[in-house]
Amino acid sequence: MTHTLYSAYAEKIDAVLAALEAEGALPAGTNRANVSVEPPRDPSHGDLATNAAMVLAKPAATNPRALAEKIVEHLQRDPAIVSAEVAGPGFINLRLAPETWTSEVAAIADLGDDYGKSAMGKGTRVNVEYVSANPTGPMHMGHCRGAVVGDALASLLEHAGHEVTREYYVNDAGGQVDTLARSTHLRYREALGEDIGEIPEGFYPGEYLVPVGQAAAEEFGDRFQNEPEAEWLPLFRAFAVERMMEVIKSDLAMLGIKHDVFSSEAALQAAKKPEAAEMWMREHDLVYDGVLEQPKGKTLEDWEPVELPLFRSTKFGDDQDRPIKKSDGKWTYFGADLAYHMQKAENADALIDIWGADHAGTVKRIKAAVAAMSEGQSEEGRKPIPFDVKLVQMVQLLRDGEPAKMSKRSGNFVTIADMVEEVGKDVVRFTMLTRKPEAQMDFDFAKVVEASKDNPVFYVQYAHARICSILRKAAEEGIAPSGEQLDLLGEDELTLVKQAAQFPREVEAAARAREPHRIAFYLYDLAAAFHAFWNLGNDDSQKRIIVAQQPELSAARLFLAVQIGQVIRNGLGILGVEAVEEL
RNA sequence: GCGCCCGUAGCUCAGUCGGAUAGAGCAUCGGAUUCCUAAUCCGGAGGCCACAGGUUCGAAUCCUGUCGGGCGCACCA
Repeated sequence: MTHTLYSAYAEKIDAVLAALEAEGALPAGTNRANVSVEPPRDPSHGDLATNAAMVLAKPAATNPRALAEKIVEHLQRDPAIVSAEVAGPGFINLRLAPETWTSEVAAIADLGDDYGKSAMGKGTRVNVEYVSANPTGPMHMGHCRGAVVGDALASLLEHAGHEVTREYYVNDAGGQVDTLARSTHLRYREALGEDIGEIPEGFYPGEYLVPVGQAAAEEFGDRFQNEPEAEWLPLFRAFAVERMMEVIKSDLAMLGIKHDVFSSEAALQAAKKPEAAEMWMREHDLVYDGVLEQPKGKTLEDWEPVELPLFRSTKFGDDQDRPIKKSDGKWTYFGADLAYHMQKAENADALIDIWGADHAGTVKRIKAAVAAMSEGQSEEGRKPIPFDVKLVQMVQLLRDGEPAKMSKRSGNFVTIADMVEEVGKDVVRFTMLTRKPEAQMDFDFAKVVEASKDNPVFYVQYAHARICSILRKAAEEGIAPSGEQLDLLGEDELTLVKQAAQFPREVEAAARAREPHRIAFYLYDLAAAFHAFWNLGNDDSQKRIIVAQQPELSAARLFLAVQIGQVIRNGLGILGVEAVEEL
């Protein structure tokens, strides 16, 4: 059952509008889709505001304020609405009875960890694919943002009532894994005592392959030391990929990320999925044999026209049709990816990919492919698959203001492991989640380490720690939180409750927009409201949470504090950040 | 040349399917602690929301164009 106080009032207002239609004050069948019910930005305006009169004045052939008066007249009959006033150009501001808010506190207590969960998603299955870093080395900071955003989005969608699969696509079939295998073989020879000198061009130079070479030496002895490449390449490829995936999984674990499914591109190809996809596409005239034009704006010396199997992505707004196979007969990345998305669609009602902005150029073609597939399949009686690609913009990595390289080729990069060890998982996650993902961000390693003490994550965690602290203190004094007399709570407390009561609404809005960063900002605001409430006690000891002479009031305030802590914990849970008990 | 993303306070960023006087943090200036954690709070100063048009009761938000920054534009991955 979806619990949001705001949706309950949206229904009440809708009922009033329906009544006005029945009375003839509004024309029958008026479109009410644009009517909003939300808390006003300025709390002094009231608890709730609706724009109904302004939106509907035109169809009602009247002016907004006159219509507003009629709506207000109806709303005032509701005992839970203390006041309803027309303001400004025709807003209607409502104030709700204190009991509405105190019962919300009780609702938080009843629902506990479930407060904020929603049935909005109706249990539909969403597949979220994120990270999917190539298995050729440890994870670096370039992967971090997509990893954290994807993971938080997955939790957010779960809270909003979806059944979520967290998936990682392992690109273990392209040329880059051959390079990995060769680089590993080099380190293997090194481990067997050869002097390999400088790592030559075209090999991965990173130190992280040294232990992989040693492991290979233990595994294979000197069997492949002087053998031709054909003898060992597939074996070393599988061996190295498996080790790299262990490294990546352990890096992800440091960030608190765990995927449900790892899909291998090599396995996909071995199962002939791309062939099946191609056949289906050809049957539907979506793939044909053709020749690409020379790319514009770029001169390629060795360009020559070749006939390749092309997907008709121009039919879906792409600049150019895209090859699914290379001239050597192997699948392109896109060809395999297309089959991969068909596979994912078999077990999901919606697909979401989280990609780095450097792949923005390929969004159109994959969206085109999924749209084509979806369209074709819905003609065959299957449900179309909504598909969304969320682009996470680049993180510009700086070291003391200077751009830092982060390529695996050079081996010089800031790894996620380094970062987490330095500042902690919570700082890394919160930093990545306190900005919208489609804006670029700078990430200065030195600055973040230095400024980690000022990180907003501690502000939120401190609020939670304070709540835990006050409970310890109360226990010492023999006062237990109690929801028995919440009517003792006054204006100051209700201000805090109103902030907390936004949480379920915020979860739904964030999930609908697929923007987990909204939860981070919401928690910051809630923490601010709590800190402000706490500090009232510094000016006036009667406003402290524990007031020795007033045990009932103290018990009610403690109960409130516990519920605020609950909401903070639930929110941090979505973001994958710890709610600490002490700071 | 083309495509995608961004442009809001000195800096880093929020801004609810378009809503009332555009908000935080940092930095800066001034205050608050004999007492529940001062990693906190309260206040001051700081804005042509890049620019120009358009859409409408209403635009930081939507549309068009210009300028500026980033990313991409192989049969790579």
